[in-house]
Amino acid sequence: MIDPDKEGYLTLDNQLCFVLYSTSNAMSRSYQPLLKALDLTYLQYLVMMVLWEEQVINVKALGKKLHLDSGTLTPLLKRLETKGYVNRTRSQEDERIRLISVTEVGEQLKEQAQHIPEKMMCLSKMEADELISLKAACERLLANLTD
Amino acid sequence: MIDPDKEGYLTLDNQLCFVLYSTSNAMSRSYQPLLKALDLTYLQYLVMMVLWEEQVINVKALGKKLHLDSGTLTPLLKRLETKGYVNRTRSQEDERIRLISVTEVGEQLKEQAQHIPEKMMCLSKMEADELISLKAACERLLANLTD
DNA sequence: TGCAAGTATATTGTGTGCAACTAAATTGCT
DNA sequence: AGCAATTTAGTTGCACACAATATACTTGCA
Repeated sequence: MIDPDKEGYLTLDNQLCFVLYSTSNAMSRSYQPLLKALDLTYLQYLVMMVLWEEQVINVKALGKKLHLDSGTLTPLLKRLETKGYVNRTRSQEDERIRLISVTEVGEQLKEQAQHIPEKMMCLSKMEADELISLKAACERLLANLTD
Repeated sequence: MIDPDKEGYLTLDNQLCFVLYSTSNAMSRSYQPLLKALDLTYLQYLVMMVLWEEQVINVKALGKKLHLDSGTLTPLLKRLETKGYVNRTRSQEDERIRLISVTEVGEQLKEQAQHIPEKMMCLSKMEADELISLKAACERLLANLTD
């Protein structure tokens, strides 16, 4: 990680990227059982969290928040629509814009999701301050990679 | 992040999981252009890194190192075989075991990959010690989530 | 020795990610 | 007003992730 010329620099265990990738996958796997009762995948849960905050949002703004594009979001939103958690309507002023809104049923899911963050913090077995500093470091890295 | 009863606790921006997920995706996207010349995807690059270290490994051991299962690895390894980067043979002693070894061509890729970690560190725009502590925090979290 | 239990990999099906492309509506400029 | 450039979503194709299942081989034990 420090010296590019060092022997073994190009080694799996030396790569931050790999640890980040594995941890993110592990996190998603850990969420899966908690989300089963809500019939949501991990990404669908992230989308619902945005909708619980915003009520109505278009695909572009949603993609910007989640760092994802329409190729990922369009089919996902159709699946959420099929489940009855969201509505997909078009803006009256601009027909290009697809407005995503949360349904009554989708809104009710929020109640059931209320204790998920707590449970995950528990599963992480880490102190709050350590999680916060990890989050801050990731945010800095993310910002640097995406500008 | 701290107080489960706090208003807005169940909010996208409060979730470590989301930042981790976005950062991991962003990292993968950042690698893609660097890996284009090697005709490798990000995950294929991780697999090749293991093979540059090990020369020969079976699918189970590879999966353990990468925290992935055969459902992900088998098709990926077939693609690497098609590219001519690895061989997929069976163990003589135990016919169930698939032995993956790196080819001459695959070995040569290592030369071209030599400067990728350096370039990524540069893209991250972060100090080495900060990257190291981020890596350590992720490792702790990963270990906690996977035992 | 024979066969149940266990192990290693492969297959199938669903759901992401993302690049490249298409379609349709809007905006801006002359 | 008219049309090119832009914007917003959607589509397509490929490569992951991963749960569930299938297949083939090996081991252990009665």
